[in-house]
Amino acid sequence: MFLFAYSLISNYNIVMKTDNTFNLLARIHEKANKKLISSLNEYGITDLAPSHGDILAALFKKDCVTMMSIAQLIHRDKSTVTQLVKKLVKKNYVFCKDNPQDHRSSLVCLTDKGKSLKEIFQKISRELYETAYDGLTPNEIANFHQLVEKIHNNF
Amino acid sequence: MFLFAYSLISNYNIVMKTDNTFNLLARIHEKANKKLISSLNEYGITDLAPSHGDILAALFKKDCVTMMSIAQLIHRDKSTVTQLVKKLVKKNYVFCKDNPQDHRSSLVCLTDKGKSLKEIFQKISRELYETAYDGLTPNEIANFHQLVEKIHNNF
DNA sequence: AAATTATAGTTTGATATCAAACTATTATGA
DNA sequence: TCATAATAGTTTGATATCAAACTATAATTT
Repeated sequence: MFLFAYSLISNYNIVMKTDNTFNLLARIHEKANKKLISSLNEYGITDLAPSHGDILAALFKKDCVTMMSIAQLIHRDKSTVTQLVKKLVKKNYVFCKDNPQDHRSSLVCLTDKGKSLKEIFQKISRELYETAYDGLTPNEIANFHQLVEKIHNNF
Repeated sequence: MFLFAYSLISNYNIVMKTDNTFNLLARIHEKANKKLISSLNEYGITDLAPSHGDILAALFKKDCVTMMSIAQLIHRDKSTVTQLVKKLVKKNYVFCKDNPQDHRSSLVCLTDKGKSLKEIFQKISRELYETAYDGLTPNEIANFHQLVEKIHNNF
């Protein structure tokens, strides 16, 4: 799933003939995601969707966590995570082991193959931000971030 | 589809321990979409997804257009639009008529039921922006918009 | 201790989405 | 004019996603 569907929001705004900012946000998001997938493909990684990447990125930060934890970290539904992890296991990016503390759950851990993606992810992310922020001053970037935070906290 | 999947982008940034701005964008988008769907439900409209709303909003602006046109306006694939319009027809929000200028296509037009949604959409959109921009000065809003435009144009 | 409630993860069902392949129509080139 | 290429929309297939229902385990209450 790409990040921004061209949203209901955006077209509401077109109707209003007012602010189309959220429209642009949607576009940014979709373009960025496309760029990410495209970059991954260049590195020969063609079997991952954005949410798979989210899981891997979460595991880079903290390896061996429960599905529940992953679901919360990537803001996905439990059942979605089940399927996502299933594919990652199949592709040998992660494996699951028993959770001694709670037998209802297992711990999802990176394989060596999974771990080897970390640097690639970092490169791709850096490139993305370089693209996004090209031509923006550090002040503008900081300001953008602050505004995004404020808006985020309004919901 | 909700607007922002919690994206690959966001977690790349977590890995980098740097900017999580795109992470927040994703969150904003998802929250906004949830609010929109929730608002629609309050008005008794429970059978529309965001992309359906995008189509309706596009038709509010210009009624009776081709599927191709809709696909371009809402940034969706042709095959997606086929299915989306099919549902809107079934729910009697739109109808299709022959396009005398090109017999490969038909014109998608709003029904009266569809047209009656315009005010509701406007109200909902206004409420959304009021929420999003609560506590922001007009200057901040304008600034945000400019920055969003710059970033959008970088892709 | 036993009964009840809550929870982790899975399964099932429905849906939006894209890509590929296809068909009928249109546009272009020879 | 006829042949070829392009295009609008549809169908098919695959996938990510959420919600509801479910089961086994854990937590809480009786």
